[in-house]
Amino acid sequence: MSIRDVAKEAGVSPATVSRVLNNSGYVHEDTRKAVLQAVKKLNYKPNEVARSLYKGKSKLIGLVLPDITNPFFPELARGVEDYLQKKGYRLLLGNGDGKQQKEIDYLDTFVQHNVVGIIASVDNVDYDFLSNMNIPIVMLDRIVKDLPAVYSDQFQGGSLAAEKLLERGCKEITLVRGPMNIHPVYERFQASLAVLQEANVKVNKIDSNLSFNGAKSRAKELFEKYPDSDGIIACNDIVAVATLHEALRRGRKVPEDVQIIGFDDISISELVYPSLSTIHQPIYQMGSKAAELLLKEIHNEKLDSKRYKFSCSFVERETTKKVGD
Amino acid sequence: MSIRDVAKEAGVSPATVSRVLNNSGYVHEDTRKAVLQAVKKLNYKPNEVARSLYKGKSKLIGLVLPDITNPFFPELARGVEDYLQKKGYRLLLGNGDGKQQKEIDYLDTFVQHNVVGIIASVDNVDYDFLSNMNIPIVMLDRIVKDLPAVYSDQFQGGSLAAEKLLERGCKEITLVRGPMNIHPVYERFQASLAVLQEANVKVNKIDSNLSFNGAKSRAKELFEKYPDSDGIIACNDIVAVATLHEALRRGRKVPEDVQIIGFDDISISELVYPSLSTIHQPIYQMGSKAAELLLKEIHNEKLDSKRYKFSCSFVERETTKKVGD
DNA sequence: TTGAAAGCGCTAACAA
DNA sequence: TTGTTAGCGCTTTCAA
Repeated sequence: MSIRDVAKEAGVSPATVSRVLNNSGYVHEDTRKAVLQAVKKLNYKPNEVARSLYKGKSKLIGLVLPDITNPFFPELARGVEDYLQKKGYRLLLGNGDGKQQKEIDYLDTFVQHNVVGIIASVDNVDYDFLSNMNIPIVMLDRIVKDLPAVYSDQFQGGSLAAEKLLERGCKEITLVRGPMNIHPVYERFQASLAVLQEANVKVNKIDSNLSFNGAKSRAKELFEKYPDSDGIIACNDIVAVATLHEALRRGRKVPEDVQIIGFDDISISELVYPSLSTIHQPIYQMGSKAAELLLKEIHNEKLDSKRYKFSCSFVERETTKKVGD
Repeated sequence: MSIRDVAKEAGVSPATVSRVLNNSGYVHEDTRKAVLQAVKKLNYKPNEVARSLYKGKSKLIGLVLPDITNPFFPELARGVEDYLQKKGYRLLLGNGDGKQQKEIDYLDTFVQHNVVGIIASVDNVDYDFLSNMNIPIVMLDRIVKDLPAVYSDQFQGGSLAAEKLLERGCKEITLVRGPMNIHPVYERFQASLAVLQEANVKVNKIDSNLSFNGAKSRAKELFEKYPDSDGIIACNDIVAVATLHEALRRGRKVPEDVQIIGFDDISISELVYPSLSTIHQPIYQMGSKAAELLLKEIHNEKLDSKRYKFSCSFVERETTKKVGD
């Protein structure tokens, strides 16, 4: 069923139907009514594909995320989606899995589908590729040169984590370091490290990936290699929870024997027992801000700035010792 | 840049380029090479929108989920996405939030975008609407009349939960019941209830929604109203974890004083302390099976059955007492 | 105020 | 083996 059927039903030309539907050009009130009635009667819904083809642009936005299965990203995606949905845009979603091939594949096919903009949280696509796509783009939780980006202040967050542990009397702090090619993970690590090196404490490092399972085995290793750690900064909440779990298994008291700080403040951290102290990022807001920025770009509105940086905050729960304040 | 540019570059007609790209009709080997070279040189990528318009179908699949923020669904979405991605399809995603208006909105706009099939996990759209869309559809984790559906055996799962608690000696069991309009939640509740009523135990019920925060307050209520519960069956893992958390806060020993069983086996349940015993659903496989079924439908392959039912299993962790076996 | 016609980029039928 | 043409459903000149 097409615009022609509606035109026929209303006794007008397709052009007129189009005008009514798009509120463009002059239409006599009576014709308008007739058209609307026909639309209703036939339950006509315009074909967005034809629209997209003619106009050269759609109501589609592409979103590439590392992995929707990692609890950080659904929250981010939701922020994006809610904003776009309200503005009448739909979301094309892909999981890049940190693999360049997949990331590029999605980026390319999104463009082939006439998406009108892209929000990308990718780790392996370079500036040249991204800017050669010639399409509005906003990096999310990632930074690539001077491309518009929305993110949280990892430097501040990383410093905060270290300061809080220092304030709480830790003397031997172990950093569980995530993959260094992931920009925010790298930054938060460096920031913590810098603060700790200024202080009079022992600092250990151990590597981990960001997944539940990976972190579990690294947590075991952590307690074997650095049994005297009295403070742990994990690269994210998942890793922190895995570490916490392992600490308890080994009979370490948290926070009495070991204090643990995570990163992100995903919803799990509140539900764990003892609940996890962590560096909060406004995840949902980041997503929705990215969507907002992207739509502004698309509509050629002025951006105050191409960057939007949220601050992090320390959420104290039960894996750190309260200090008087 | 269009197929005409490639044609020009290769010194042939657009039709020939199309033939090469689609491996259809006869093309001389030399021309084929010339075309491929031109494609490469210009880095040409066909416009999927134009294809979609001409063919009346796309490489797009629509997925409507209740809420990607609920940890059950990312896993499901990932199963769907991975399968589709491998087959060259892309995903249009929407969160229905259990609201009819949003669910319908997404369904409608997906069709307007020429999606070639839909996977739906919706609670408020009826059979007539769904079947009138005239598009291949697979219900996921939901059942609507005789529409193709992929789900886990909630009846079996619910029974299992009750049986396990009975085996482990519980005498007063409280069921935390989720929203009864969500089909699988309803079924698992009924199944547990049926088993318990056959047994010689006291049964309590308390209502909750499925969210982290909702469950927290209901957990408090649970322990006030039914302080003697020695067994709890929660409607899902999130609710179970919230309940567990609250039990520990109140100094109840788990599983010594209270045993708790969740539902779903989302990844969180393994990371909680003590880790959560739960009814496992093969979430990822459900997603990928739904995608498989949908593509079969789309390609008019015979379906052995329009329904695909997975079984559930009991995953025993630390919130139930081990029994000798 | 309305309609006819062209064209977005592609593919398929038909002709050459 | 290849090219010409029409048309998918829509919007937008342009003419009436």
